[in-house]
Amino acid sequence: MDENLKTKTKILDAAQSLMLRQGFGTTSIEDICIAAGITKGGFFHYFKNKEDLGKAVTRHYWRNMQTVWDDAPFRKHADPLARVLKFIDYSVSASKGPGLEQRCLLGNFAQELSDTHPGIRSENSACFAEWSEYLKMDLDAAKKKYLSKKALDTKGLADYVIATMEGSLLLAKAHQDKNVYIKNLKHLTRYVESIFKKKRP
Amino acid sequence: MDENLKTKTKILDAAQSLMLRQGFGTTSIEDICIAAGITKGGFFHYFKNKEDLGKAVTRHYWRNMQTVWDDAPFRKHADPLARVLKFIDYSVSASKGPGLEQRCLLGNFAQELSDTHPGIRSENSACFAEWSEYLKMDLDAAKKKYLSKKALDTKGLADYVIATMEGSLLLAKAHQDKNVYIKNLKHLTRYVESIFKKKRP
DNA sequence: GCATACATACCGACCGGTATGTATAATTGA
DNA sequence: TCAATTATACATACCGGTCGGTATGTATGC
Repeated sequence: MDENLKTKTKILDAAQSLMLRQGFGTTSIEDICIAAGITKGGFFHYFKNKEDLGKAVTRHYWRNMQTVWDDAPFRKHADPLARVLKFIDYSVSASKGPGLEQRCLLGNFAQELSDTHPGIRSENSACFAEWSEYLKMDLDAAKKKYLSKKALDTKGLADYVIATMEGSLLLAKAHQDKNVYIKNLKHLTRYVESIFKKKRP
Repeated sequence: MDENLKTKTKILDAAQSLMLRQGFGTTSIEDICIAAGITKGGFFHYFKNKEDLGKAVTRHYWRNMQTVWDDAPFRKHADPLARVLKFIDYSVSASKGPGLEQRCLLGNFAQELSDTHPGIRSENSACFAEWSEYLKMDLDAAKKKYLSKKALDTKGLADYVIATMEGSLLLAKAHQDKNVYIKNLKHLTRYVESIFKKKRP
């Protein structure tokens, strides 16, 4: 592992990776310590308990996604609608990889922990809200450009996009079939296009 | 509790109810036994281990949903497209109740257990497939009626409906806000309508 | 000499699963 | 027909392992 990484970051990376595969409850603190190359004493130096870690991992994961997306090619499009549609395309391409790309920690945690860990849930909710806001900015610009007069609840549409992506990941996971995800996102793309009544570039 | 119920059914009902709130991992066998009014000895007489229970609860839940849906008013519509759209409406109405109606055990288990419990995952996948088939039958009829010549992957559309509903439940859970679910399903309804190019009855 | 950043050792609670006991119902056989 | 046998349907008690968390020690840098 990278020796220059701060220990706390190593813990967060290890926890994120393990929890993406196994979920929160199934991942023990000891497993995380082993993966991060430290011991329990070190762990509890940085996190006061497992829930604390859960919140931090949620935030850590979300920050990672943001930086990845900000550097991704779909961000370079001048047209705001293209940025949204290419974002969906990008998620599909990423999902074709062999790794953990067809997972989302936010979705996992939302299902597993919302009822039992209120602190993690609210952190999770905040990240989802930021994601929604992220999409809404482009949707607002697209609305201004293509639908200047018409009414459109861009926040609601952003939430719909997120929910559909999460649900498609969930169903693909249940069926162990990435194609479910890919096909569903084609439907989603078609729907967003139909709202803006514009063929894709 | 109803004394006439078979013990096995009581266990399944108790497990379903508890797991709908807390998830699979967080629900202990002892909790289930207490809720069902038996002891561990009784439990292990009917289920050989917890994974066995998980599979049975999945099937039990899905059978419940089927019978509830078969008796629901949306089934009475003669028009197949109306049956699909009213099914979505029905899910929205049901979600407005105060109980556990805005949950889906299949979705919960898919997220929590797909990676760690292959047996439960495959049972879960089978139930999702039956749900998809359930929708597909009406979509096929609607396709025949309204789109006789055009191509439409009804299985894919059925999966999309399911995924969107599950994702919307997930997001609503994260935000603790039923309106997310309601608003999302309005989008879904509009999309299905747009495919069949027909205003709702 | 004092805070920071860890390591070591251990505790107590919980939980899945087993081993075993027992009351009752079903089956069998003379 | 009815005692003898057996299978069913549970209850009781307990074990072994895991895991979150704590208490404490120690090396290093400031």
